[in-house]
Amino acid sequence: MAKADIHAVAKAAGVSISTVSRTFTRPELVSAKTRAKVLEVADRLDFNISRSATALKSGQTYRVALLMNEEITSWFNTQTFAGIESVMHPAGYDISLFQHIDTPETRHKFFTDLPIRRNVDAVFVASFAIDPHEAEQLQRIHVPIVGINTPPSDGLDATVCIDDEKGMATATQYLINLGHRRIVYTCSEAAAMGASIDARTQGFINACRDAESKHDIDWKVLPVARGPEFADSALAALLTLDEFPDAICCQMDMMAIPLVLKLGRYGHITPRDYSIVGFDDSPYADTINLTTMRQNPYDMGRRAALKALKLINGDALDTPHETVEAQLVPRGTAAPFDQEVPFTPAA
Amino acid sequence: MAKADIHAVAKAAGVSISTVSRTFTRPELVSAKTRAKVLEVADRLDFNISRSATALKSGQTYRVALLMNEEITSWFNTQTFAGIESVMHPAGYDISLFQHIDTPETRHKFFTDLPIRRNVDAVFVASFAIDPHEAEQLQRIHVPIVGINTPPSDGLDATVCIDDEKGMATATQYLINLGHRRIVYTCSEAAAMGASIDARTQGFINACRDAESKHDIDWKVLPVARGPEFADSALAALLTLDEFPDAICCQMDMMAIPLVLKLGRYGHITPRDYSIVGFDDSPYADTINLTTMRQNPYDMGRRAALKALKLINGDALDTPHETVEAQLVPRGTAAPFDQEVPFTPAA
DNA sequence: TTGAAAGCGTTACCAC
DNA sequence: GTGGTAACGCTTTCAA
Repeated sequence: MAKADIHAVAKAAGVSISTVSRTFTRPELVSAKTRAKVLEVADRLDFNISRSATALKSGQTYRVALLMNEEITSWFNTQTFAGIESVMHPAGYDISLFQHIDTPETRHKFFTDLPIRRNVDAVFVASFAIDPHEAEQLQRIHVPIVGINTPPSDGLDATVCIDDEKGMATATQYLINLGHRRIVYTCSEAAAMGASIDARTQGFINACRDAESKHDIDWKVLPVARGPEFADSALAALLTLDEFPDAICCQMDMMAIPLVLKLGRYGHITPRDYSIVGFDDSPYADTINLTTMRQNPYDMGRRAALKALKLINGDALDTPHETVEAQLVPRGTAAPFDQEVPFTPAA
Repeated sequence: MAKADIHAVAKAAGVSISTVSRTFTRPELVSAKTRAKVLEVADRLDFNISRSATALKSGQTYRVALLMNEEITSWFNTQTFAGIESVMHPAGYDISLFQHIDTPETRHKFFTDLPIRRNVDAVFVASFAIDPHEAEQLQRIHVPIVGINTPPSDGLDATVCIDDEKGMATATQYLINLGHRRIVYTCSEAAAMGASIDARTQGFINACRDAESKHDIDWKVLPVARGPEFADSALAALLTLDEFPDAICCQMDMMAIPLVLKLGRYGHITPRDYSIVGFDDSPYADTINLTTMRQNPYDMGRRAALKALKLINGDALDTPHETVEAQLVPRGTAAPFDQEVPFTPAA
């Protein structure tokens, strides 16, 4: 049985192709009887409207691009993807994924060489900076660009961002309020392209500087090389400090969780010996009872997608740029700290 | 600047649309000089070949469907997706994702109602059984179906499956060889649709039965309700047994990891007090030093995608059905067990 | 309520 | 090496 096209269905149902088309796209314009007949025939012939033809005719592609740094397999990227998908799929759009757009070269390649221009209805950019000139290329051909956790940057039609800087400042403030004074911030070295996550470092620094007017804070930023071993690198860096800190601020849970688990093997037990807070509230954070800053990339993906849909539809946005805040989730790895009373020899 | 189509480019470059088309699809047929001219104009006009038109003309859709049970956010599904993507994206295909195809209803909806028939070039089915009749619907219109970790079932053009049953039997055998005799298998209740993962239970049972001829094995299957709380349910079930087991076999790492972490809080320390093995080698398994069975869904996705590409291309497969085996990864949570010597009062 | 026909932007065959 | 032209399968005005 060869594939049936709209003509075959029309013929078999004794109607014109116009009627077949309407039966699927605007059924209310077709009489109930005709509609039933057409549907019955279509079902029998395994017929369905061709999306390619519809797309060509309509000028839309029913496809959006999602650009991300690194792999989709990271927690943040997966959640973001799933959030976008949850809105775009029901709306009839597929997501064309472009991973590892994390160097100026790959990014440039995307914006110029790849057959994207005119071939997606919108572009999502997750977690990295974009060049205003590149944004302009898309705008010239009326392709909306929406950013998710993008650094402040020109040329995006809409953005949904978490306030990384403020979030990390909150986490740091929390540790200071608990009485911690010797605090280390562990993080991966900053990415080449201004990933939004690097703003967290500044949040930590700000909070420490602010507190210095009131307390004697001993703080330190401990960057380690990016890569699969970053948690072990941080572990090593911590264990080779002159003095082990009484609190650790982690750039992300994926750093904090291994640290909690492995520091225990070296005799550093949280919250008994030190406090630690993460950032993300990603898988297993609750299992190990990690105090952390929660963000919800799934929801950010949803919001971004809703904006994209409006933009595709030509509607204006009431709030093109949204900022959401990370929430402190107090759990068991951060506890009040009794400041050591320096030993005073008998007077 | 209005969107330029192929005619605009042809005109501006002083050539015919045929030449413009060839410049992009078969550049070797166009003289270097003409080609350069066309490309220059195309770039200036932001022109690119329309995928929709190409798709319509070619009869292909450059789109494949991926059906999965549950959410893409699970480790297995994300890895599978990423593996398929790593092959299909460079080949010019987008993935249209259908999640939660895990009840007969949603599955039926997919195969009949949704505008899929004739709108994808191939279908991937991950981790659940499919009805031969439904498979036949696709085959009738020449859409290849490729299964990943699908239970043995008719009608799939190709499959890449892990041997779940054998894998879990291996894990169980390992525990028995270590000297464990009181073994519990923790798992989620079987899915309605015959998820491939349920075969693992049988592997456990087989290994125990086999060993009974040689040893006095006290084994038990402990199913708990599916859902987000399944790990805690398993924990509760374990803690309320008459006697705590000396070994635990887990259906998956996502069950094993919380168990290792939380059982410790109740005084059951591995490997001191009991052994435990997981299945998957998913994130943090290495961090907590979990002995587990490794599978590689990313690679299975890749293999499945390679097969799909061949099938789309009309080529026959040398090995349509592949089975891979899970590898035992011995780490720190399973250790030799000294069988308790029953206490004998002084004679 | 239905049908006829134009056209969406390509590709590929056939001339030249 | 290049150009003209007929499809590909649909949507949508316009008429009936």
